[in-house]
Amino acid sequence: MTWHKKSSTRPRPASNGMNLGMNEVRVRFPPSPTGYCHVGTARMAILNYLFARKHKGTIVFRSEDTDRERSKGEYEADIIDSLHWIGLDWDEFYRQSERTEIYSHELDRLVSEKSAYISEEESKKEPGKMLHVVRLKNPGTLITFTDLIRGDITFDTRELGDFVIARSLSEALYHFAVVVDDALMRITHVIRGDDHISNTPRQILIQEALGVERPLYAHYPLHLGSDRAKLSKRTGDVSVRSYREAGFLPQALLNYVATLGWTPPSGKEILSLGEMVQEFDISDVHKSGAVFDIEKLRWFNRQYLLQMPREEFEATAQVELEKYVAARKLLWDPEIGRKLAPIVHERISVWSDVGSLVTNGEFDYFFSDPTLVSAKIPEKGSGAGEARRHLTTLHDKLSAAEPEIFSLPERLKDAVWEYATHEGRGKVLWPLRYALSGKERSPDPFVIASVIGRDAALRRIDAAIAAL
RNA sequence: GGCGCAUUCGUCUAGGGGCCUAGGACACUACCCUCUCACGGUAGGAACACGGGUUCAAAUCCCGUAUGCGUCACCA
Repeated sequence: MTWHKKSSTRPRPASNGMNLGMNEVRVRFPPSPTGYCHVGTARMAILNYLFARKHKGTIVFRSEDTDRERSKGEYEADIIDSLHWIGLDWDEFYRQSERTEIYSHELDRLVSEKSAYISEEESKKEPGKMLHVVRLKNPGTLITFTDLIRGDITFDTRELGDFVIARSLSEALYHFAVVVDDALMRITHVIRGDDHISNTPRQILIQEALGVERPLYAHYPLHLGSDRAKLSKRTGDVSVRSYREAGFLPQALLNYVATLGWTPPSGKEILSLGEMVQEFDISDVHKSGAVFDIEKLRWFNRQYLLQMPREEFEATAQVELEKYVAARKLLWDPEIGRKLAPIVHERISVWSDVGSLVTNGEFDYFFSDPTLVSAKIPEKGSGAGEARRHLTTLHDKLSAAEPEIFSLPERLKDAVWEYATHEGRGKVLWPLRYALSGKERSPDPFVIASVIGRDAALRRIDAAIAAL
């Protein structure tokens, strides 16, 4: 085992799977399908994934659907799909609803061994209805477990009393099902959010009653909403699918969520899944919760967008542009759309930004001639006469030049740059750019002209001259 | 309230007794590039929760206080 830092004072709990000797590392993804896959679910899966793959271990996906009323197949499918989308996979799959006989069998055993008992009580949910719940006989001991992230944690289990482990002999509750499954599936490391810390002594008590081995625990802090409270539907516990629909890249979401609360030893920010696996050490996971910052996610996403192969970017940009341009009732032109890719490239962080851009009318002039306000044609501090003179000259120069110069912004620039520099670039270029775009802010006129082509460019310059 | 966990720039963090005048990233601001916008480049503001110890020396070790969060189900 190698520490990448050394210290004699700070306790560094064993974090390396090798400590288990010959034992294979086995971890689990235990989502309960009571809602769509949210960022917290993804984080749970990522941390378990990194640890397992780092130690060449096995990952068990276990759908914890013991709550029949709240669990839905649709949610389970979404969780599986979302996790695959960000690049994760697993080796074994189980569904707790298909394992009820196993739990019943173990429940029977505990009752016959007298470490649990059946208690007839009135239902809390349905007053008047009598239930035969199963309660664990709590020996009331002090329990200390070692957490791979936070060190030793001690609880006095007397506070727990004889807690309920099953609603009836045939309906095991969460804690019981989890402990039975973890044992049967030979889970070696339980890596989960720290909202489970206080559940741990309860589960250890069940393990001891069952006579099974205790896995190693690692409780990482939950990430927080901007109010620093645990994420809920209210405070932005956003589903992975909503990020996907907003046009975030899976690698970006994966990278951001993984490094939210974990810093790799190299200090690198942009890492692939493979690099993260290599660098991962569970004890480097932070002990305090981090606030999820959408702005930083956007930055990560932009980095991945920038890395994307040109053809791939262009193809997706096409689809996005067409979608919004059509919605704006503008005439879609694939040729123009293709030329727009570089402009889109330097202006967006997320695909949905294309939507904002187009919807705000930022790109209208690429698809239809702008409506000009004559007072805005001349540069500020310059007059209509001067603007007309420059536009006329530019029109002459551009129409006289070879038509091919319209295929490249640089060539258009070459054609008029000397003139513009001599006359004052603002005085010449502002009217040109405004004539082409009808906007006070836009890409430079050479880029616009090369996108819309010779005919449209000359036509718009004429229109501006006429409007003056 | 009991129990548990945590606390470094607005946010994510580096830090493991002298290397800290506390480093980086996001965001922000200014400047440069530039007709405008965007991109890019450079610079800047911005933090060790508080109080006691220990030590020649504390962001770092100890104790206390405060604050925040979690959890106390016949949910998971």
